[in-house]
Amino acid sequence: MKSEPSSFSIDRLKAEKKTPWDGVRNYQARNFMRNEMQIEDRVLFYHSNTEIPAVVGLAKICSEAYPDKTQFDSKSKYFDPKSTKERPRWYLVDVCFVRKFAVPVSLYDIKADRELRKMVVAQRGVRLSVQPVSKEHFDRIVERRKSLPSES
DNA sequence: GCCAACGTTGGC
DNA sequence: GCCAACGTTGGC
Repeated sequence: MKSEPSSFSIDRLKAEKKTPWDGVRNYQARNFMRNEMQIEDRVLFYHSNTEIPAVVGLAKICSEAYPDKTQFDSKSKYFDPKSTKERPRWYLVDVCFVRKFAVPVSLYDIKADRELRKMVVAQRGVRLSVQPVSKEHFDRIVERRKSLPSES
């Protein structure tokens, strides 16, 4: 799951422990949250649009999907006048903090790795803010951190 | 800050 | 339902 640190960082998730992943206004990303995600699913937390784009830590899904309430709030920048409470358009899940990496796995690192470069996040032109990650890729990201001395 | 590559919107 | 125009994302 991608987030710009200027709008919501891993440090804020660490402090708040849990957050509704609101503001997603892309149908594909919504569908992943609404249709695919389950409680306890693990999440790679990624900082985008920053000096060094990178996976900066781990999180997990800690709610079922439910309507994003910002879509009903006319004062919110995520307000969607076409959405109704009877038929909400946007759904989200709650995301809970697990841990922050001592050293992030940068997009540069990912692209330099023969396997990791196949990840959706490394594909050209992909802007999707919620993406599927295979177990192999997930584990490989986590493994990379253990191999670094700074983690210990 | 640039701009390519997207997704969305809305006129027709 | 097409598609041009527009807005956004996000790496660089």
